Formats: sequence, C-alpha cells, structure tokens
Amino acid sequence: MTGFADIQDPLSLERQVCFALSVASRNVIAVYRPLLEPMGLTHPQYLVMLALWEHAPLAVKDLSRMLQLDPGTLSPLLKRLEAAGLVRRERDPEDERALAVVLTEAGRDLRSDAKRIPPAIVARLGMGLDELQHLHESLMRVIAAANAANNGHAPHDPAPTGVRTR
Amino acid sequence: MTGFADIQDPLSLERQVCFALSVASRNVIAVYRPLLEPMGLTHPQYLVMLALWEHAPLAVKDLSRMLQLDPGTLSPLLKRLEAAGLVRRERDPEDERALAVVLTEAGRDLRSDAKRIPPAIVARLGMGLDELQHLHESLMRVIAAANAANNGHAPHDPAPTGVRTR
DNA sequence: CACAAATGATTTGTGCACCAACTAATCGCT
DNA sequence: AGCGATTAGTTGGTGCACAAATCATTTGTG
Repeated sequence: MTGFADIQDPLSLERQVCFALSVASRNVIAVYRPLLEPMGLTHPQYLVMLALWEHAPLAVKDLSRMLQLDPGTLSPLLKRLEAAGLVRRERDPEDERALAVVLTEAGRDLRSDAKRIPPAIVARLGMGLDELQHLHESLMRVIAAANAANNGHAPHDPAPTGVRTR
Repeated sequence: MTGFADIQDPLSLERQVCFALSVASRNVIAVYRPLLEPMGLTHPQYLVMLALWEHAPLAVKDLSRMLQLDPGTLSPLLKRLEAAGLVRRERDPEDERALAVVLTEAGRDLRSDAKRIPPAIVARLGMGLDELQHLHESLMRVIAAANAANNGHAPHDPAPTGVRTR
C-alpha cells in the first residue's frame, strides 16, 4: 500500500469511511460502464430500468422513493429514456398530476440483454459471492444509519409529514 | 417496505450491490452536508482539503491519484477553492507544466474546524467503530477489485504505462 | 361550494464526474 | 541542437445530484 498518511490522524484521508465509500461507488460504476454503454444506458438509467422491469408502471414519486433519488434528477433522466425509445411518460388517468412511466416494446426487450450484466460484474470483480453478500449487508446498515441521521428521511425527502405537527 | 422484489431475480433492485453502494455513498455524504456547509465546503472539496492538510503542496496529478478523480474534475474545483481563499494555485518552478496547490492562512486555519467533523459523523451515524472499521476494509477490497477489473487503473487513469512511483 | 393546503412533477442554478480534444512544457533520442 | 513523443493541466460537452422556486391538480375543511 501507499502509506502516505499518518495512521493516527483522525483527519487522515485513508481513515475516512466516506472517502472509501465514494471511491468504491465511482469505481464499481466504472466496471459497469463498458457493459452498459453498448446498451445505451448510464448506471442511473440502468437502475431506473431495473425498477421498471419489476414494477412498471411507476410514477416519478415511486421511482424517487425506490432509488432514493430527487424527482428533479429523475425528470430529465426519464425524458432521455423516452427519447431513447425505452419508456413512455403518460399521465395517470386516476390522478392527472402523476406520471405513469411505462415500458415500450424496446424497453421490455432490453431486459434479456440486462440479464447478462450481474454475472459479468461478479466475474470481473473476481470477488466471492459471500463477500459481496456481506458487503451488501454492511451497506444496508450504513444506509439505514445515514437515513436515521438525516432525521429519518433520504436527502431528497424533506420530512415525514406525520412526525412533527399534530 | 420489505420485499417489493422477487428475491430470486438476479435483476432485482434490492440485490444489486452497486445500487446499495451508490445510495450509501450519497446518503452518507448527505450526513456530512450540514456539517460542511457552515465551513463553505462541499464533500469533494473537503476531501481535497484533507489531502492538502496532510501533504501540501500538491500538484493536480497528485490529487488526482490520491482521490482517484479526473484532472478535469479537479481543475474547476481547485479554482473554486482558490476563489474561496483557501488555496493558491502556483506554478511549480521545477516544472512549469505542473501546478503547486498550496494552502493559504485561511485554508490552514480551517483545519481546526474540520477536526470536529469525524467524531460528529460517527455520533450521528450511531454505528459502532468496529463496524465502521469493518466496512472500511470491505470497501478497500472492493475498490481494489474494481480497479483490477478496470485493467488495473482507476477510471480517470488511462493506462499504467510504467511502474508506479511510490 | 369555496379556497387554502398539500401533492406530483418540472424548471433553474450550482457543483461533481467522466471523456475527448487541446495547449504548453518537458523529455528522449539521435 | 533539433524534434517527435510524453506529460500536466485546461476546456467543452453530456449527464447526474441536490436545493429552491414554480405550476397544475387534488384534497381537506369550513
């Protein structure tokens, strides 16, 4: 290893869990990139497609809750998916405010290509499934802890309405 | 809130380690935000300052290697830090191509404020130090695996031309 | 029914992240 | 010394992420 840091310093770069978290996230996404690029998807778009393959039709607020992403982030992303011909953004007839994001034929078809991605990632990473599973559990715990630290809500979700006012 | 997904489906959103990784990264950064904002720093800027507090002066390529960030990302970020009066971007007299990013008085002074951040984060997360340490080790392994999968280099680092120095 | 509050989505602004193309300085080689 | 290749950094383009402001629709309450 590099050892460029005083290992006792609490401000040492190497000791910051959050630094490791961002680097891990960015670099693992970089492993996905060459696999997603031929499908014409970015990683966040891939996550949206995963949610839709399981649960379409979905409103923006559903996607926002599932992916823990701001609606303001999803709105242009969904327009790009529509421009790519993978989804259609319709109005929910029950509630004209809400969007009903549905898959097109091409969007559904893409799922068979996507099936090859998870095993390819695992193979490229060359890590044991048990270790990945274990990492996943640790991440779920830190996600829960972070959400609790943010007053029990994800960053884009201002406040759980029922909690404070009576 | 439990299984909205078929737990057997390899394309299930819940099973994607990379999804957990991005959400964890974003949401933990959100825990930092209210602490960094009064210091006038974003999280990436905080990481740059950490590196500088330990090792200034640094060139862009040093920061790029340490933080595993693209020089094209660092360039405008450093200009914002300079505009905030925390660093100066000088030329290395030894090599006029290279930048020597140095701390200003204000930049050095900020370090005492920053010392309060790591314990505050740990307190807010409410997780045990041992579990955080364990997560850190898992993340280091996945970072190494991801870099190996990307042909032995971080995304911004096109190719390992020679033997790395240090 | 009227109308204020709440909700769902979009827009705008700032900043991060990656990539490709470019400029300038240095190095390598003959 | 000359000159091509390499290296350091910047710039421009696309897309993600968050916050705040805005707009339309729906809901709640008198």
